[in-house]
Amino acid sequence: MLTLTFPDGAKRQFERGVSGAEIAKGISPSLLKRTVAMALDGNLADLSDKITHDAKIEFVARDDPRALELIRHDAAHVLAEAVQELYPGTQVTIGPVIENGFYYDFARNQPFTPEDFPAIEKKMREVIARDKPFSKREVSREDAKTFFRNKGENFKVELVDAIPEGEPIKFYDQGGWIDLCRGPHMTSTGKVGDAFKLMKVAGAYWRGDPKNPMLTRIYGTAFAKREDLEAYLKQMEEAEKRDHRRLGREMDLFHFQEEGPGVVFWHAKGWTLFQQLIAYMRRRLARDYQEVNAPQILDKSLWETSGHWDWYREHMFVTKTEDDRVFAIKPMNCPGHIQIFKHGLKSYRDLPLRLAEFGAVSRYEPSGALHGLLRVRAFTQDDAHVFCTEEQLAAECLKINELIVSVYKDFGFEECVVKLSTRPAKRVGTDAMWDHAEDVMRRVLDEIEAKSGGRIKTSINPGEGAFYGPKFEYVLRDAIGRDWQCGTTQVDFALPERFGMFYIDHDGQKKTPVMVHRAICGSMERFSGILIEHYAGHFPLWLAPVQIMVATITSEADSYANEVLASARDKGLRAEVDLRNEKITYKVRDHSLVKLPVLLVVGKKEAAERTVSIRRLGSSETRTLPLDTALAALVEEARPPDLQRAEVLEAAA
RNA sequence: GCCGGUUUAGCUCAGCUGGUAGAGCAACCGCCUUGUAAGCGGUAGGUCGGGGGUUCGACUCCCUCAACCGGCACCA
Repeated sequence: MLTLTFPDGAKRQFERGVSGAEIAKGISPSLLKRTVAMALDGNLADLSDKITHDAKIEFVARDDPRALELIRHDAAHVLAEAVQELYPGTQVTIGPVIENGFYYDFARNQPFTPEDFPAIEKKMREVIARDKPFSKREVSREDAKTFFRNKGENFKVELVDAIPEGEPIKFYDQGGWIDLCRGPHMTSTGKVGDAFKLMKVAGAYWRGDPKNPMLTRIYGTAFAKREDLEAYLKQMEEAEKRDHRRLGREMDLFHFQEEGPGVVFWHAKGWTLFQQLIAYMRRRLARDYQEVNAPQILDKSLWETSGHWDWYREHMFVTKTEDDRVFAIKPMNCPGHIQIFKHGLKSYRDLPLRLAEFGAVSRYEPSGALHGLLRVRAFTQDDAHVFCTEEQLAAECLKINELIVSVYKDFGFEECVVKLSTRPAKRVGTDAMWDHAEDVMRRVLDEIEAKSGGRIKTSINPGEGAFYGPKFEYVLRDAIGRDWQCGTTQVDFALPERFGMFYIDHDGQKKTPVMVHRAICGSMERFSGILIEHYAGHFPLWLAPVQIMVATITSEADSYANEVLASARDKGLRAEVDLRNEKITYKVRDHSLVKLPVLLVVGKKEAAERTVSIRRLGSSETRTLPLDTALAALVEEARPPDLQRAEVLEAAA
């Protein structure tokens, strides 16, 4: 006998080996009918599973949020069956649930195209209408392999081989179509419902390895209800509207062109945004960092010393001069900063030495990786290197952390995750060094989380560290919930050694400093792109390339409009004037479309009264204020967040 | 880099099975002096991504290169 605890707390005894379906049926046929799976101690399981030990049992209905992954997983199986029915000879491989949907990878000589979708979706509906039960059986490794081998499913044979010894090998049968799967599944294919859609096709390497064959992947999504699917598709459209590449063009911020793949042509407006970012970062660094600038092009020998020549060369732009010297355009700033450190003798009194640079680096990224501002081949890092002693390391990491988190907050990124990546298999340095560094960083990580008041979550990525040292990665979450890894703090054991760096310690001995690489925004280009999408182009005033547009209603107000313009500019505001011979409705629409934050509308009345009619982006409200009052408020609002803080402090002092 | 798709006017996009291109918006020129998301009329604008081939003839078919898009892989 075994005891099961129901969600209402009731405990009941059952024969060992009773199935979830039997229990549900015993309670009521309607419960059985609406139940698609069960959860034992919170873990989803097939309803037909035999229960062998005491547990908390819940019956999961189709509209239970936990059923969503089952719906998607079942949809993947249905997709596979449909594809094999339509395209005999297609091999099936894997079909997992992913965020927002599922996919299935197929091996087929001719890849699928979206044009195949209607036929496949139709067939899927047929499979779903058949409503065949999912039934599971355990098979032996040999039987499983024979089964798939006979069907010509070579990839499945490989998958069976990959299942660790001792783990059960399970077949799920859905009306004669059988797939290898660890489950669980719902009770029948009919439970998938009709709120599904195939989304896109893609190539994907078998097991993610470029040496393996390329499979053809079909992505799809599925929801419990049609409304959910529609809401999801709507949300996709919304995300598309904030695509920084689209906004970049619409708002005249930047462009790319064929002759410069992966390099940005910043237009005046985009460059203004970029410069505001840099200026902000400079102010944030002023207290603790020395800003430097290392050369763009350096002799090959330096890159040999740093090790880049061995492990990074394929990503470097290399150039040979007339006299046969080989130079590389810097892909990173560290070797340059090390030269600056090494120039002249350093004492322990100089440490920690923090060298910052808005360094333009160039990396030959694979063509397929390029993506607007988010992945480019030449970009500006808000880079810095901290040279310190072993004892200073923890404090430096914490100091960097504070800066990073506070910067993110100024851009409205409230949530942030810090991940500690620990030693990878391939690495330099002794185990003792790693033990020590990881130990320090773990303590720092704990402290970060403890001090954040719940704002910062932390986690550990085992084995994901750089080969030269462990690192923190800062992941921020944008306005529509997407995560972006931007900041990083990396401890480096390798470079100080390789370059023979040292400082003179108290005792007059030479010591090797600890080196920390850190970036906050990471790539300023990429960060700009993230900001564009985060704000959907609707920048806060301090970042907006053009803050104010003075727009006239009639040409009779032209000279007053010019006065308004001059006055705004005198006060340091970025303002333009629109004297075009157009209706005010036209001008309003025009400037709204390019996300201009503040419209100051002036007509005969305003000119006579020396006022402005203010209309803000995103609202159709208008307010008429005296010119000076309006400008004073805008000046205040346009002050960057760090300067606003400084003013508050000053006022308090 | 790999798989698939795309590339036509500044932008968004038409152009059936081969007979040398069209719309809307923008631009420019007029008219209108305008009250908070598109006033009216006119004009101009394209080596149809580059190169090669097939053909009497190519935006259309084939090859090739490039860029871009979606994934994969990569992302110190």
